[in-house]
Amino acid sequence: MAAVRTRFAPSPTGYLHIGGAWTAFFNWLFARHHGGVFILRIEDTDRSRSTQAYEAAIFEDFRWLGLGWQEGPDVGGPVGPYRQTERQDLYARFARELADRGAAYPCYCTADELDAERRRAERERRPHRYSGRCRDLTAAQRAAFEAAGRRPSLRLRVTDLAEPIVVDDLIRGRVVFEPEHLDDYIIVRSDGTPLYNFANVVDDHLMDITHVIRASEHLSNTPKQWVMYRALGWAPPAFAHLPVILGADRKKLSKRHGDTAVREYREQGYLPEALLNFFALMAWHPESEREVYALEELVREFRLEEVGRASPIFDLDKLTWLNGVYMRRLMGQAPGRVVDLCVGILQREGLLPADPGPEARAYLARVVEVVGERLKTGRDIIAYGDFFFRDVEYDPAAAAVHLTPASAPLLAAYADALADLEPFERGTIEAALRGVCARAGAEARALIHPARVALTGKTAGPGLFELTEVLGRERAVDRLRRAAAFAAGAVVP
RNA sequence: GGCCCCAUCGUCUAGGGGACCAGGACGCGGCCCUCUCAAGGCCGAAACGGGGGUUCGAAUCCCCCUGGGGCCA
Repeated sequence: MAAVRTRFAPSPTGYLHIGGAWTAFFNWLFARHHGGVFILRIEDTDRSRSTQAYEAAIFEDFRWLGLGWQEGPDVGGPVGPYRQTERQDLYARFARELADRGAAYPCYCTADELDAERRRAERERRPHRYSGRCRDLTAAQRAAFEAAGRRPSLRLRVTDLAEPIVVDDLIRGRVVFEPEHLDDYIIVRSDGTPLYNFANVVDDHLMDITHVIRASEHLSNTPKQWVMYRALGWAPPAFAHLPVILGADRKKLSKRHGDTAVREYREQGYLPEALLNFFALMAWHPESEREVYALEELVREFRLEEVGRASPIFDLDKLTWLNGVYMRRLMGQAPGRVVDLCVGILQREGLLPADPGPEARAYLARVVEVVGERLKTGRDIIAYGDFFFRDVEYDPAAAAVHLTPASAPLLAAYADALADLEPFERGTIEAALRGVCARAGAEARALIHPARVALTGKTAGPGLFELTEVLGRERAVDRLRRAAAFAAGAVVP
Protein backbone atom coordinates (compact mmCIF):
# COMPACT_ATOMS: atom_id res chain seq x y z
CA MET A 1 0.00 0.00 0.00
CA ALA A 2 1.17 3.48 -0.80
CA ALA A 3 2.24 5.75 2.03
CA VAL A 4 -0.67 7.02 4.04
CA ARG A 5 -1.66 10.62 3.35
CA THR A 6 -4.39 12.29 5.36
CA ARG A 7 -5.58 15.86 5.42
CA PHE A 8 -7.56 18.33 7.41
CA ALA A 9 -9.22 21.05 5.37
CA PRO A 10 -10.65 23.88 7.47
CA SER A 11 -12.40 26.96 6.17
CA PRO A 12 -10.82 30.10 7.61
CA THR A 13 -14.16 31.51 8.63
CA GLY A 14 -13.61 31.28 12.36
CA TYR A 15 -11.30 29.94 15.00
CA LEU A 16 -10.35 26.28 15.10
CA HIS A 17 -13.34 24.45 16.53
CA ILE A 18 -13.10 21.69 19.11
CA GLY A 19 -14.79 19.30 16.69
CA GLY A 20 -12.41 20.26 13.93
CA ALA A 21 -9.38 19.90 16.14
CA TRP A 22 -10.57 16.48 17.24
CA THR A 23 -11.06 15.38 13.64
CA ALA A 24 -7.69 16.78 12.69
CA PHE A 25 -6.10 14.98 15.62
CA PHE A 26 -7.45 11.62 14.48
CA ASN A 27 -6.15 12.35 10.98
CA TRP A 28 -2.82 13.26 12.48
CA LEU A 29 -2.73 10.18 14.72
CA PHE A 30 -3.57 7.89 11.84
CA ALA A 31 -0.91 9.38 9.61
CA ARG A 32 1.67 9.27 12.37
CA HIS A 33 0.78 5.71 13.31
CA HIS A 34 1.45 4.64 9.74
CA GLY A 35 4.46 6.83 9.25
CA GLY A 36 2.52 8.81 6.70
CA VAL A 37 1.92 12.44 5.89
CA PHE A 38 -0.61 14.85 7.40
CA ILE A 39 -1.64 17.73 5.17
CA LEU A 40 -3.31 21.01 5.94
CA ARG A 41 -5.44 22.48 3.20
CA ILE A 42 -7.32 25.74 3.40
CA GLU A 43 -10.81 25.73 1.93
CA ASP A 44 -11.26 29.42 1.41
CA THR A 45 -13.53 29.48 -1.62
CA ASP A 46 -16.15 31.32 0.37
CA ARG A 47 -14.38 34.61 0.03
CA SER A 48 -17.02 36.64 1.76
CA ARG A 49 -16.46 34.81 5.04
CA SER A 50 -12.84 33.69 4.82
CA THR A 51 -10.14 35.89 6.26
CA GLN A 52 -6.40 35.79 6.41
CA ALA A 53 -6.56 36.50 10.12
CA TYR A 54 -8.57 33.35 10.77
CA GLU A 55 -6.22 31.33 8.62
CA ALA A 56 -3.29 32.56 10.68
CA ALA A 57 -5.22 31.86 13.87
CA ILE A 58 -5.89 28.29 12.79
CA PHE A 59 -2.21 27.70 12.10
CA GLU A 60 -1.38 29.16 15.46
CA ASP A 61 -3.88 26.96 17.29
CA PHE A 62 -2.54 23.86 15.59
CA ARG A 63 0.99 24.78 16.53
CA TRP A 64 -0.11 25.37 20.09
CA LEU A 65 -1.70 21.93 20.13
CA GLY A 66 1.54 20.53 18.85
CA LEU A 67 0.03 19.07 15.71
CA GLY A 68 2.44 19.64 12.88
CA TRP A 69 1.74 19.17 9.17
CA GLN A 70 4.18 18.09 6.51
CA GLU A 71 2.44 19.90 3.68
CA GLY A 72 0.34 23.01 3.76
CA PRO A 73 -0.06 26.59 2.55
CA ASP A 74 2.76 27.88 4.69
CA VAL A 75 5.27 25.05 4.29
CA GLY A 76 4.39 24.16 0.72
CA GLY A 77 4.74 20.65 -0.66
CA PRO A 78 4.85 18.68 -3.89
CA VAL A 79 1.13 18.87 -4.71
CA GLY A 80 0.36 22.50 -3.90
CA PRO A 81 -0.91 25.08 -3.83
CA TYR A 82 -2.74 24.25 -0.62
CA ARG A 83 -5.28 27.04 -0.68
CA GLN A 84 -8.39 26.54 -2.75
CA THR A 85 -8.45 30.11 -3.99
CA GLU A 86 -5.07 29.40 -5.56
CA ARG A 87 -6.37 26.29 -7.29
CA GLN A 88 -9.14 27.87 -9.35
CA ASP A 89 -7.46 27.02 -12.64
CA LEU A 90 -7.44 23.36 -11.64
CA TYR A 91 -11.16 23.31 -10.95
CA ALA A 92 -11.79 25.16 -14.19
CA ARG A 93 -9.72 22.65 -16.09
CA PHE A 94 -11.57 19.61 -14.77
CA ALA A 95 -14.93 21.32 -15.12
CA ARG A 96 -14.15 21.97 -18.76
CA GLU A 97 -13.03 18.41 -19.26
CA LEU A 98 -16.26 17.12 -17.74
CA ALA A 99 -18.32 19.46 -19.89
CA ASP A 100 -16.44 18.58 -23.05
CA ARG A 101 -17.11 14.92 -22.47
CA GLY A 102 -20.77 15.56 -21.79
CA ALA A 103 -20.39 14.20 -18.26
CA ALA A 104 -21.49 17.61 -17.07
CA TYR A 105 -23.77 20.12 -18.77
CA PRO A 106 -24.68 23.78 -18.47
CA CYS A 107 -27.90 24.51 -16.64
CA TYR A 108 -29.66 27.77 -17.33
CA CYS A 109 -32.36 27.48 -14.73
CA THR A 110 -32.72 30.54 -12.53
CA ALA A 111 -33.02 30.45 -8.79
CA ASP A 112 -36.71 31.28 -9.12
CA GLU A 113 -37.32 28.44 -11.51
CA LEU A 114 -35.57 25.99 -9.25
CA ASP A 115 -37.49 27.27 -6.26
CA ALA A 116 -40.70 26.69 -8.12
CA GLU A 117 -39.66 23.12 -8.84
CA ARG A 118 -38.88 22.56 -5.22
CA ARG A 119 -42.15 24.01 -4.03
CA ARG A 120 -44.11 21.89 -6.47
CA ALA A 121 -42.38 18.78 -5.19
CA GLU A 122 -43.21 19.79 -1.66
CA ARG A 123 -46.82 20.40 -2.52
CA GLU A 124 -47.04 16.99 -4.10
CA ARG A 125 -45.23 15.62 -1.08
CA ARG A 126 -42.54 13.87 -2.99
CA PRO A 127 -38.82 14.35 -2.47
CA HIS A 128 -37.35 17.05 -4.59
CA ARG A 129 -34.77 16.28 -7.21
CA TYR A 130 -33.70 18.49 -10.05
CA SER A 131 -36.00 17.88 -12.99
CA GLY A 132 -33.17 17.69 -15.45
CA ARG A 133 -34.78 20.01 -17.90
CA CYS A 134 -31.45 21.45 -19.02
CA ARG A 135 -29.92 18.01 -19.52
CA ASP A 136 -30.52 17.70 -23.18
CA LEU A 137 -30.76 21.20 -24.51
CA THR A 138 -29.87 21.64 -28.15
CA ALA A 139 -27.11 23.98 -29.19
CA ALA A 140 -29.74 26.38 -30.40
CA GLN A 141 -31.56 26.39 -27.08
CA ARG A 142 -28.34 27.06 -25.25
CA ALA A 143 -27.51 29.88 -27.60
CA ALA A 144 -30.92 31.38 -26.97
CA PHE A 145 -30.40 31.32 -23.21
CA GLU A 146 -26.96 32.84 -23.61
CA ALA A 147 -28.38 35.53 -25.86
CA ALA A 148 -30.96 36.26 -23.18
CA GLY A 149 -28.05 36.96 -20.86
CA ARG A 150 -28.32 33.88 -18.71
CA ARG A 151 -25.10 32.57 -17.20
CA PRO A 152 -25.18 28.80 -16.74
CA SER A 153 -24.12 26.76 -13.79
CA LEU A 154 -22.56 23.38 -14.46
CA ARG A 155 -24.29 20.17 -13.42
CA LEU A 156 -22.90 16.70 -13.18
CA ARG A 157 -24.86 14.12 -15.17
CA VAL A 158 -25.64 11.42 -12.64
CA THR A 159 -29.30 10.45 -12.93
CA ASP A 160 -28.59 7.68 -15.41
CA LEU A 161 -26.81 5.78 -12.68
CA ALA A 162 -28.37 2.36 -12.23
CA GLU A 163 -26.63 0.46 -9.46
CA PRO A 164 -26.39 1.43 -5.78
CA ILE A 165 -23.35 3.23 -4.48
CA VAL A 166 -21.55 1.12 -1.94
CA VAL A 167 -19.09 2.77 0.39
CA ASP A 168 -17.03 0.58 2.66
CA ASP A 169 -16.41 3.03 5.44
CA LEU A 170 -13.50 2.14 7.69
CA ILE A 171 -15.50 3.06 10.78
CA ARG A 172 -19.13 2.55 9.76
CA GLY A 173 -18.77 -0.52 7.64
CA ARG A 174 -20.72 -0.89 4.43
CA VAL A 175 -23.08 1.97 3.67
CA VAL A 176 -25.35 1.72 0.66
CA PHE A 177 -26.96 4.62 -1.18
CA GLU A 178 -29.67 4.02 -3.74
CA PRO A 179 -29.09 5.97 -6.94
CA GLU A 180 -32.66 7.24 -7.24
CA HIS A 181 -32.01 9.66 -4.41
CA LEU A 182 -29.29 11.43 -6.32
CA ASP A 183 -29.87 14.11 -8.87
CA ASP A 184 -27.80 16.11 -11.30
CA TYR A 185 -26.13 18.41 -8.85
CA ILE A 186 -24.34 21.67 -9.47
CA ILE A 187 -20.57 21.50 -9.44
CA VAL A 188 -19.77 25.02 -10.60
CA ARG A 189 -21.91 28.05 -9.87
CA SER A 190 -22.89 30.47 -12.60
CA ASP A 191 -20.22 32.84 -11.30
CA GLY A 192 -17.60 30.19 -11.92
CA THR A 193 -16.89 29.16 -8.34
CA PRO A 194 -16.65 25.43 -7.67
CA LEU A 195 -18.87 23.72 -5.12
CA TYR A 196 -17.65 21.73 -2.18
CA ASN A 197 -18.34 18.28 -3.57
CA PHE A 198 -16.41 19.09 -6.69
CA ALA A 199 -13.43 21.03 -5.36
CA ASN A 200 -13.03 18.55 -2.54
CA VAL A 201 -12.75 15.59 -4.88
CA VAL A 202 -10.35 17.37 -7.19
CA ASP A 203 -8.14 18.38 -4.28
CA ASP A 204 -8.19 15.04 -2.51
CA HIS A 205 -7.30 13.23 -5.70
CA LEU A 206 -4.62 15.62 -6.87
CA MET A 207 -3.12 15.71 -3.39
CA ASP A 208 -3.00 11.96 -3.41
CA ILE A 209 -5.01 11.63 -0.20
CA THR A 210 -5.29 7.94 0.68
CA HIS A 211 -7.69 8.20 3.63
CA VAL A 212 -10.42 10.76 3.98
CA ILE A 213 -11.13 10.91 7.70
CA ARG A 214 -13.85 13.41 8.47
CA ALA A 215 -16.93 13.95 10.59
CA SER A 216 -19.99 11.95 9.65
CA GLU A 217 -21.90 15.09 8.83
CA HIS A 218 -20.19 14.51 5.49
CA LEU A 219 -21.41 10.97 5.14
CA SER A 220 -24.31 12.10 2.98
CA ASN A 221 -21.89 13.93 0.71
CA THR A 222 -20.03 10.74 0.05
CA PRO A 223 -22.28 9.31 -2.70
CA LYS A 224 -22.10 12.60 -4.57
CA GLN A 225 -18.36 12.55 -4.35
CA TRP A 226 -18.27 8.90 -5.23
CA VAL A 227 -20.06 9.70 -8.47
CA MET A 228 -17.61 12.51 -9.07
CA TYR A 229 -14.63 10.22 -8.76
CA ARG A 230 -16.22 7.95 -11.31
CA ALA A 231 -17.00 10.76 -13.69
CA LEU A 232 -13.41 11.89 -13.50
CA GLY A 233 -12.15 8.33 -13.88
CA TRP A 234 -10.36 8.38 -10.55
CA ALA A 235 -10.13 5.75 -7.83
CA PRO A 236 -11.74 7.02 -4.65
CA PRO A 237 -9.73 7.10 -1.43
CA ALA A 238 -10.69 5.12 1.66
CA PHE A 239 -13.32 6.84 3.75
CA ALA A 240 -13.70 6.92 7.51
CA HIS A 241 -16.54 8.91 9.03
CA LEU A 242 -16.07 9.96 12.61
CA PRO A 243 -19.10 10.58 14.79
CA VAL A 244 -20.14 14.14 15.52
CA ILE A 245 -19.32 15.64 18.91
CA LEU A 246 -22.48 16.77 20.67
CA GLY A 247 -23.26 19.25 23.41
CA ALA A 248 -25.04 18.38 26.65
CA ASP A 249 -28.40 18.69 24.87
CA ARG A 250 -27.28 16.11 22.30
CA LYS A 251 -27.17 18.62 19.51
CA LYS A 252 -24.07 19.25 17.46
CA LEU A 253 -21.54 21.09 19.60
CA SER A 254 -21.90 24.79 18.93
CA LYS A 255 -21.50 28.21 20.43
CA ARG A 256 -24.58 28.00 22.57
CA HIS A 257 -23.02 25.10 24.47
CA GLY A 258 -20.27 27.38 25.71
CA ASP A 259 -16.72 27.55 24.49
CA THR A 260 -16.17 25.69 21.27
CA ALA A 261 -12.95 27.22 20.00
CA VAL A 262 -9.61 25.66 20.87
CA ARG A 263 -8.40 29.18 21.44
CA GLU A 264 -10.90 29.76 24.21
CA TYR A 265 -9.57 26.79 26.13
CA ARG A 266 -6.09 28.01 25.59
CA GLU A 267 -7.04 31.40 27.00
CA GLN A 268 -8.56 29.81 30.06
CA GLY A 269 -5.33 28.08 30.80
CA TYR A 270 -5.91 24.57 29.54
CA LEU A 271 -2.86 22.61 28.48
CA PRO A 272 -2.52 21.34 24.91
CA GLU A 273 -1.34 17.92 26.05
CA ALA A 274 -4.40 17.59 28.27
CA LEU A 275 -6.68 18.59 25.42
CA LEU A 276 -5.14 16.01 23.09
CA ASN A 277 -5.32 13.33 25.76
CA PHE A 278 -8.96 14.22 26.23
CA PHE A 279 -9.58 14.08 22.47
CA ALA A 280 -8.16 10.58 22.38
CA LEU A 281 -10.80 9.47 24.86
CA MET A 282 -13.74 10.55 22.74
CA ALA A 283 -15.12 7.73 20.59
CA TRP A 284 -11.96 5.79 21.19
CA HIS A 285 -9.90 4.42 24.06
CA PRO A 286 -6.45 2.86 24.16
CA GLU A 287 -6.27 -0.68 25.38
CA SER A 288 -5.44 -0.28 29.04
CA GLU A 289 -7.79 1.06 31.68
CA ARG A 290 -5.77 4.17 32.30
CA GLU A 291 -7.01 7.61 31.35
CA VAL A 292 -3.71 9.40 31.02
CA TYR A 293 -1.55 8.71 27.98
CA ALA A 294 1.56 10.17 26.49
CA LEU A 295 1.22 11.29 22.90
CA GLU A 296 3.64 8.61 21.70
CA GLU A 297 1.46 5.95 23.27
CA LEU A 298 -1.56 7.26 21.44
CA VAL A 299 0.33 7.29 18.16
CA ARG A 300 1.46 3.74 18.74
CA GLU A 301 -1.93 2.38 19.72
CA PHE A 302 -4.28 4.33 17.49
CA ARG A 303 -6.44 2.20 15.22
CA LEU A 304 -9.10 3.73 13.04
CA GLU A 305 -11.15 0.53 13.04
CA GLU A 306 -11.53 0.84 16.81
CA VAL A 307 -13.11 4.26 16.66
CA GLY A 308 -16.69 4.23 17.93
CA ARG A 309 -19.70 5.06 15.83
CA ALA A 310 -21.84 6.71 18.49
CA SER A 311 -21.62 10.46 18.97
CA PRO A 312 -19.85 11.42 22.18
CA ILE A 313 -20.98 14.31 24.31
CA PHE A 314 -18.33 16.86 25.13
CA ASP A 315 -17.62 16.38 28.82
CA LEU A 316 -16.08 19.55 30.16
CA ASP A 317 -15.79 18.15 33.69
CA LYS A 318 -13.61 15.34 32.52
CA LEU A 319 -11.44 17.64 30.44
CA THR A 320 -10.95 19.88 33.45
CA TRP A 321 -10.08 16.95 35.66
CA LEU A 322 -7.57 15.69 33.12
CA ASN A 323 -6.10 19.15 32.84
CA GLY A 324 -5.67 19.17 36.60
CA VAL A 325 -3.75 15.91 36.37
CA TYR A 326 -1.40 17.48 33.83
CA MET A 327 -1.11 20.68 35.85
CA ARG A 328 -0.02 18.81 38.94
CA ARG A 329 2.46 16.82 36.93
CA LEU A 330 3.83 20.04 35.50
CA MET A 331 4.21 21.50 38.98
CA GLY A 332 6.68 18.75 39.67
CA GLN A 333 8.46 18.76 36.36
CA ALA A 334 8.28 22.24 34.88
CA PRO A 335 6.69 24.78 37.21
CA GLY A 336 7.91 27.49 34.89
CA ARG A 337 5.28 26.49 32.39
CA VAL A 338 2.56 26.90 35.00
CA VAL A 339 3.94 30.35 35.68
CA ASP A 340 3.81 31.16 31.97
CA LEU A 341 0.24 29.96 31.85
CA CYS A 342 -0.74 32.23 34.73
CA VAL A 343 1.04 35.27 33.34
CA GLY A 344 -1.37 35.46 30.41
CA ILE A 345 -4.41 34.90 32.58
CA LEU A 346 -3.40 37.56 35.12
CA GLN A 347 -2.57 40.05 32.40
CA ARG A 348 -5.96 39.65 30.80
CA GLU A 349 -7.49 40.14 34.21
CA GLY A 350 -5.51 43.33 34.66
CA LEU A 351 -3.61 41.97 37.64
CA LEU A 352 -0.21 41.91 36.01
CA PRO A 353 1.47 44.49 33.75
CA ALA A 354 1.96 43.68 30.09
CA ASP A 355 5.67 43.22 30.60
CA PRO A 356 6.28 41.87 34.08
CA GLY A 357 9.87 42.40 35.15
CA PRO A 358 12.01 39.68 36.69
CA GLU A 359 10.85 40.73 40.12
CA ALA A 360 7.18 40.29 39.30
CA ARG A 361 7.97 36.96 37.69
CA ALA A 362 9.87 35.79 40.75
CA TYR A 363 6.94 36.78 42.91
CA LEU A 364 4.54 34.95 40.62
CA ALA A 365 6.77 31.89 40.80
CA ARG A 366 6.43 31.91 44.58
CA VAL A 367 2.68 32.34 44.31
CA VAL A 368 2.48 29.41 41.93
CA GLU A 369 4.60 27.30 44.21
CA VAL A 370 2.05 27.91 46.94
CA VAL A 371 -1.21 27.56 44.96
CA GLY A 372 -0.02 25.42 42.07
CA GLU A 373 -1.13 22.07 43.42
CA ARG A 374 -4.74 23.10 43.35
CA LEU A 375 -4.88 24.67 39.92
CA LYS A 376 -6.95 22.63 37.51
CA THR A 377 -6.72 25.29 34.85
CA GLY A 378 -4.65 28.43 34.59
CA ARG A 379 -7.75 30.44 35.30
CA ASP A 380 -7.94 28.98 38.77
CA ILE A 381 -5.10 31.30 39.73
CA ILE A 382 -7.78 33.97 39.91
CA ALA A 383 -10.14 31.94 42.06
CA TYR A 384 -7.42 30.79 44.45
CA GLY A 385 -4.85 33.55 44.37
CA ASP A 386 -6.25 36.87 43.22
CA PHE A 387 -5.50 38.36 46.65
CA PHE A 388 -1.79 38.06 45.91
CA PHE A 389 -2.27 40.69 43.25
CA ARG A 390 -4.95 43.01 44.58
CA ASP A 391 -6.55 44.17 47.82
CA VAL A 392 -8.78 41.75 49.64
CA GLU A 393 -12.47 41.96 49.33
CA TYR A 394 -14.22 39.97 52.00
CA ASP A 395 -16.60 37.33 50.86
CA PRO A 396 -19.70 38.47 52.84
CA ALA A 397 -20.57 34.99 54.05
CA ALA A 398 -16.98 34.33 55.15
CA ALA A 399 -16.74 37.66 56.96
CA ALA A 400 -20.05 37.10 58.73
CA VAL A 401 -18.81 33.83 60.16
CA HIS A 402 -15.16 34.61 60.91
CA LEU A 403 -14.67 38.36 61.29
CA THR A 404 -16.70 38.72 64.46
CA PRO A 405 -16.04 40.80 67.60
CA ALA A 406 -14.78 37.61 69.25
CA SER A 407 -11.96 37.24 66.74
CA ALA A 408 -10.96 40.91 66.75
CA PRO A 409 -8.51 40.80 69.68
CA LEU A 410 -6.87 37.63 68.33
CA LEU A 411 -6.38 39.23 64.93
CA ALA A 412 -4.91 42.34 66.54
CA ALA A 413 -2.54 40.33 68.72
CA TYR A 414 -1.51 38.24 65.74
CA ALA A 415 -0.79 41.37 63.72
CA ASP A 416 1.47 42.61 66.51
CA ALA A 417 3.23 39.27 66.71
CA LEU A 418 3.96 39.26 62.99
CA ALA A 419 5.07 42.88 63.00
CA ASP A 420 8.42 42.06 64.52
CA LEU A 421 8.69 38.39 63.74
CA GLU A 422 12.15 37.35 62.61
CA PRO A 423 12.69 35.58 60.30
CA PHE A 424 9.39 35.91 58.46
CA GLU A 425 8.80 32.43 57.07
CA ARG A 426 6.17 29.73 57.20
CA GLY A 427 7.59 27.90 60.21
CA THR A 428 8.02 30.96 62.39
CA ILE A 429 4.67 32.34 61.22
CA GLU A 430 2.90 29.19 62.34
CA ALA A 431 4.68 29.28 65.70
CA ALA A 432 3.68 32.91 66.15
CA LEU A 433 0.05 32.14 65.47
CA ARG A 434 0.00 29.22 67.85
CA GLY A 435 1.73 31.32 70.46
CA VAL A 436 -0.90 34.03 70.22
CA CYS A 437 -3.65 31.48 70.65
CA ALA A 438 -1.95 29.77 73.56
CA ARG A 439 -1.56 33.04 75.42
CA ALA A 440 -5.22 33.86 74.81
CA GLY A 441 -6.33 30.41 75.83
CA ALA A 442 -7.91 29.91 72.42
CA GLU A 443 -7.76 27.06 69.96
CA ALA A 444 -5.64 27.62 66.90
CA ARG A 445 -8.64 27.27 64.63
CA ALA A 446 -10.24 30.28 66.32
CA LEU A 447 -7.56 32.40 64.70
CA ILE A 448 -6.65 30.40 61.62
CA HIS A 449 -9.99 30.87 59.92
CA PRO A 450 -10.37 34.58 60.70
CA ALA A 451 -6.77 35.15 59.60
CA ARG A 452 -7.44 33.41 56.32
CA VAL A 453 -10.43 35.62 55.64
CA ALA A 454 -8.41 38.66 56.69
CA LEU A 455 -5.59 37.88 54.30
CA THR A 456 -7.46 36.40 51.36
CA GLY A 457 -11.08 37.38 51.74
CA LYS A 458 -12.15 33.76 51.33
CA THR A 459 -12.48 30.52 53.24
CA ALA A 460 -10.67 28.35 50.71
CA GLY A 461 -7.19 28.59 49.34
CA PRO A 462 -3.56 27.72 49.88
CA GLY A 463 -2.07 26.89 53.25
CA LEU A 464 -2.30 29.88 55.57
CA PHE A 465 1.35 30.01 56.63
CA GLU A 466 2.79 29.60 53.16
CA LEU A 467 0.45 32.21 51.81
CA THR A 468 1.36 34.62 54.57
CA GLU A 469 5.04 34.20 53.86
CA VAL A 470 4.58 34.95 50.17
CA LEU A 471 2.35 37.90 50.92
CA GLY A 472 5.11 39.44 53.05
CA ARG A 473 5.12 41.03 56.43
CA GLU A 474 3.91 44.46 55.46
CA ARG A 475 0.78 43.41 53.62
CA ALA A 476 0.00 40.64 56.11
CA VAL A 477 0.17 42.92 59.13
CA ASP A 478 -1.78 45.60 57.35
CA ARG A 479 -4.56 43.24 56.30
CA LEU A 480 -4.76 41.70 59.77
CA ARG A 481 -5.12 45.09 61.43
CA ARG A 482 -7.77 46.15 58.98
CA ALA A 483 -9.65 42.91 59.60
CA ALA A 484 -9.34 43.35 63.39
CA ALA A 485 -10.95 46.75 63.10
CA PHE A 486 -13.63 45.39 60.78
CA ALA A 487 -14.30 42.50 63.15
CA ALA A 488 -14.55 44.79 66.15
CA GLY A 489 -17.48 46.43 64.44
CA ALA A 490 -15.88 49.48 62.96
CA VAL A 491 -16.71 50.19 59.35
CA VAL A 492 -13.50 49.99 57.49
CA PRO A 493 -13.38 50.76 53.79
C1' G B 1 -40.56 15.70 4.80
C1' G B 2 -36.49 12.60 2.17
C1' C B 3 -31.74 10.06 2.78
C1' C B 4 -28.15 8.17 6.06
C1' C B 5 -26.10 7.07 10.84
C1' C B 6 -26.32 5.69 15.97
C1' A B 7 -28.04 3.18 20.86
C1' U B 8 -23.82 -0.19 27.89
C1' C B 9 -24.13 3.86 34.51
C1' G B 10 -25.90 11.39 34.33
C1' U B 11 -21.13 11.68 31.03
C1' C B 12 -16.56 9.36 28.47
C1' U B 13 -15.95 4.30 27.72
C1' A B 14 -14.34 -1.54 28.30
C1' G B 15 -17.05 -5.47 26.40
C1' G B 16 -16.92 -8.27 19.73
C1' G B 17 -21.91 -15.70 22.38
C1' G B 18 -20.36 -18.51 28.09
C1' A B 19 -14.46 -15.20 31.62
C1' C B 20 -20.33 -10.11 33.21
C1' C B 21 -25.77 -10.77 39.02
C1' A B 22 -21.30 -5.99 33.27
C1' G B 23 -14.99 -3.44 34.35
C1' G B 24 -12.39 1.55 34.45
C1' A B 25 -12.70 6.99 34.53
C1' C B 26 -15.26 11.89 35.24
C1' G B 27 -19.14 13.68 38.05
C1' C B 28 -22.14 12.68 42.54
C1' G B 29 -22.65 10.93 48.01
C1' G B 30 -20.13 9.13 52.61
C1' C B 31 -15.75 8.33 55.61
C1' C B 32 -10.38 9.22 56.47
C1' C B 33 -6.36 12.84 56.17
C1' U B 34 -6.35 18.12 57.39
C1' C B 35 -5.71 25.31 59.24
C1' U B 36 -9.68 25.81 54.69
C1' C B 37 -9.88 24.29 49.70
C1' A B 38 -7.68 21.16 46.22
C1' A B 39 -5.05 16.68 45.92
C1' G B 40 -4.75 11.73 47.97
C1' G B 41 -6.84 7.05 50.34
C1' C B 42 -11.15 3.92 51.35
C1' C B 43 -16.40 2.96 50.60
C1' G B 44 -21.09 3.69 47.98
C1' A B 45 -25.31 4.76 44.60
C1' A B 46 -25.48 4.43 39.27
C1' A B 47 -26.20 1.27 32.81
C1' C B 48 -26.83 -3.28 28.72
C1' G B 49 -34.04 1.50 25.60
C1' G B 50 -38.40 -2.20 24.44
C1' G B 51 -40.18 -6.56 21.88
C1' G B 52 -39.39 -10.68 18.95
C1' G B 53 -36.11 -14.30 17.09
C1' U B 54 -31.10 -17.44 16.39
C1' U B 55 -28.59 -20.52 20.13
C1' C B 56 -27.77 -25.28 25.23
C1' G B 57 -26.46 -20.05 26.35
C1' A B 58 -26.89 -13.53 24.55
C1' A B 59 -24.77 -6.65 26.47
C1' U B 60 -22.46 -9.29 22.42
C1' C B 61 -25.67 -12.12 16.02
C1' C B 62 -30.60 -11.01 13.03
C1' C B 63 -35.48 -8.39 12.60
C1' C B 64 -39.11 -4.85 14.26
C1' C B 65 -40.38 -0.79 17.38
C1' U B 66 -38.88 3.35 20.16
C1' G B 67 -35.54 7.10 20.98
C1' G B 68 -31.43 10.27 19.53
C1' G B 69 -28.35 12.52 15.81
C1' G B 70 -26.37 14.29 11.01
C1' C B 71 -27.14 15.94 6.05
C1' C B 72 -30.44 17.80 2.37
C1' A B 73 -34.95 20.44 1.74
